[in-house]
Amino acid sequence: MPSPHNPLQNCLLAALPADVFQRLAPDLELVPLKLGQAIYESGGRLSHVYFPTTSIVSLLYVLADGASAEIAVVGNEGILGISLFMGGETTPSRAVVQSAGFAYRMRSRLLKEEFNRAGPMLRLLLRYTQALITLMTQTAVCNRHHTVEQQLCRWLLLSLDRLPTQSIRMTQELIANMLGVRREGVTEAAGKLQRAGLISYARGRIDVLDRPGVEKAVCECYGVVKLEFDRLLAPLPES
Amino acid sequence: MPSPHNPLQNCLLAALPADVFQRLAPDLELVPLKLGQAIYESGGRLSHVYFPTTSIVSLLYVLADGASAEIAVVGNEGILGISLFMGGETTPSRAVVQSAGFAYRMRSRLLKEEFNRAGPMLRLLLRYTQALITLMTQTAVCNRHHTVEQQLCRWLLLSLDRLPTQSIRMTQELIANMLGVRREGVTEAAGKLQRAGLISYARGRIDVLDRPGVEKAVCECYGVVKLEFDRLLAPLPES
DNA sequence: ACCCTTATGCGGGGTAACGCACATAAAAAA
DNA sequence: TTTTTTATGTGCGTTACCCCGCATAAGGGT
Repeated sequence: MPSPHNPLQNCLLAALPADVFQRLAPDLELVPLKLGQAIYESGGRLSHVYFPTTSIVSLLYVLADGASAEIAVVGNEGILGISLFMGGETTPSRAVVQSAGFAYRMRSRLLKEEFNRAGPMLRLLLRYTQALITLMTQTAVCNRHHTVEQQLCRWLLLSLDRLPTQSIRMTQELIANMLGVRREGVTEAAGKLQRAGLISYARGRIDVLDRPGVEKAVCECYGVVKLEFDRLLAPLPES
Repeated sequence: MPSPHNPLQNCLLAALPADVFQRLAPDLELVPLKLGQAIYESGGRLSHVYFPTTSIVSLLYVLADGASAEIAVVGNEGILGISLFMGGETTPSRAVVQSAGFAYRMRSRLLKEEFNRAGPMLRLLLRYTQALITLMTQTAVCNRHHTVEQQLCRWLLLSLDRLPTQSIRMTQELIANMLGVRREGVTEAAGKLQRAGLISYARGRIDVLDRPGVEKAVCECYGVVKLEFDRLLAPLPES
């Protein structure tokens, strides 16, 4: 019986040409990611990069006073550790597991070597990075102009897109940390969505009952990001 | 008498090894950038990339309802058009001239060719892009957690860092557009700073009188960004 | 069964920022 | 000059969100 885990569950790894993938495959190591685990800390060096398959990881920025905000989210469509190949080695943000699951990791040195071949891996990672930039900037705009309810919808949809189920295991408290708002604000917004029949939740679990309904309640930010990911991570062009 | 304009006024161009710069120099074209001019529009293709020398350009995101927010600012430390080499060709944001001045522009194809040599230009541009990512994410966090006054200070300091003078030509109305707040909010914050003797302003002109004072009033976001730019754009390492 | 930790519900008071309307004053245009 | 446009000042009611405290209830562990 084959393992239910496969590196190709990660879109980036799956998008690599077969010869590149074969070169890297021996070094890919399956690791479980536990809820709340910090993959890397602000300013820390990266020994590995991670390709999530069934897990979701949030990039969080934590202010000096403890307040925080999610600046991006990475699931099976992406990679953790872009600062490695961008040249900076570190970033001023934390990466925290938002949904437990698995990821394949690879030693930083190997990824860097493959990146420096300036072949498909480089092009793929840069396109992904651009999609990530769109996600980050849209988060900035959303933080400025949209209500907690709209942001919650955006967050739910972004999470759902990275999960095989319609159910998210996450407390309102943690969601509040990510959105950078109060827990009560999330309670209120979630209550409203539940009364409208769009979601159903209880103690650390949220089920999206009516996804089209949530898509109607969300701000334009979600659509912009989704479109950009689809566009940029579509089958790799020649160039 | 030599022209007062020189491509090396742009930090990125200045950081290139002499041989690379010589290869590109013939294609660098000096262009004036007028206040309010759009260098590129959301989703538009880029025929050129721009290296500002004495101008400042804002990257703005405009929502469907007309509300807007600045997501980054580019001056003589940077380049406009990163989506070109990142592989996406377009971005969902606008680039608007915030402070009139000059820039050198280069045909996109040439930059791409140089980038694809996978040499110093690639490393330099990727490091710059990472610094830009830090600026964008810090903007997201700042939007969420800090007051208009703090954000105004951040904006003033970021602008000042990219100008040779202590004086900024810009109306409160336009600053409000950038920060994504009401004009009255900027009036109030600016009035407070003026009463405190930190700045002095009148009809489209702001003078920073006491920069250390403004640095005390700003949130941590400014320092984080500044540090990261200094770190990443320091003399190019070998790698 | 029991506790006890943890997740959610709820209310009251406070504040930053919004939207709007309008006053004033400086520049630009006539 | 006069007129018009543009930039800034100001007040007022409204709203979304914050901060704090506490009530309630659902799980998990023993």
